[in-house]
Amino acid sequence: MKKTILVYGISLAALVGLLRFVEYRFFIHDLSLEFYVGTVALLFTGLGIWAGQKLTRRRTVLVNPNFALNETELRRLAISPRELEVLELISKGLSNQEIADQLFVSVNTIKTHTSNLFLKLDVKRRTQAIQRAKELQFIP
Amino acid sequence: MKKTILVYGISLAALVGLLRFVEYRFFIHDLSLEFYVGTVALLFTGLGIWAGQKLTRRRTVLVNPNFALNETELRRLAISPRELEVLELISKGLSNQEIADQLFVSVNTIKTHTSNLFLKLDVKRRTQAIQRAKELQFIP
DNA sequence: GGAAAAATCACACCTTCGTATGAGGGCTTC
DNA sequence: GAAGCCCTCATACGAAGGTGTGATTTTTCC
Repeated sequence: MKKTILVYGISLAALVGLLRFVEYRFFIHDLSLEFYVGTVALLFTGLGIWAGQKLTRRRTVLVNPNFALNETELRRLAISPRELEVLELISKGLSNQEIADQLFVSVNTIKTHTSNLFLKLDVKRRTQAIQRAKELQFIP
Repeated sequence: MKKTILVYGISLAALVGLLRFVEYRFFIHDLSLEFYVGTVALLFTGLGIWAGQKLTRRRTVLVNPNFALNETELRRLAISPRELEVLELISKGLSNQEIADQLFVSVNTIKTHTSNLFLKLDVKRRTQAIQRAKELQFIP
């Protein structure tokens, strides 16, 4: 988190610097204010997406009125929030690669999560994991 | 089915013949009636298992009071009984090999079924197939 | 601020899954 | 009895999944 904020600050400074540089170096004073503002907006939108991604990462499980998560069992099996998240995506039929893309991590990471998950759920395959997770009310 | 009945009949005749042969050839008249009856029972149990296997292969889907199979959709997608059977086993978390063992066919056959199934369900993976099958009420 | 837990990633290796293609036998239906 | 569907099986190949090991970074919590 500290690193995230640091990177954000540095990027911010760097972008501002770059804009100033471009502005002076290539004599684009005559470019319209709209263009300038647009560019800034665009760049900071990207930066914002990245930072928001990092900072607001879902810590709580999604709420569903018709589904009560069995947290007792979840704790008993020592399943971490991230693992539960991966489990949900597995149950939605996503591949490891797709899960990795969605969570912005590498496939290897997902494989680690699934592997640990299978150990904790005492299963051998993702299809079994889905079954088991439903039984245990980890997923709707 | 005709073939099954034929094989059953032939086997039946063959076994009776074999028993008579053994009975006379090796002078085992003195073996107890219990032994004789036991042997017959054993052999015909095996034959019965085989025939029953062949003849009573589930053509109808299992009945579950809390689950109504969506047969309309099933027909619309032209999913065959065998495919549905495989689909159910997939949803139970079984591997292709395990399904093959359970249905007494080869893995290749199961692969063919699953492949056709995925086409009809318009999915790419078995986990997706499970999701889709639940949506369509093909499985509980 | 240090220990513990959680999350991240890599890489090699093996297994299982899925696709493509072709083929043969059994049953139904016209 | 030919056409068509279903079920069966094979083989080969590429894609995805799963295991084992080890390591670093982040986050949490006392």
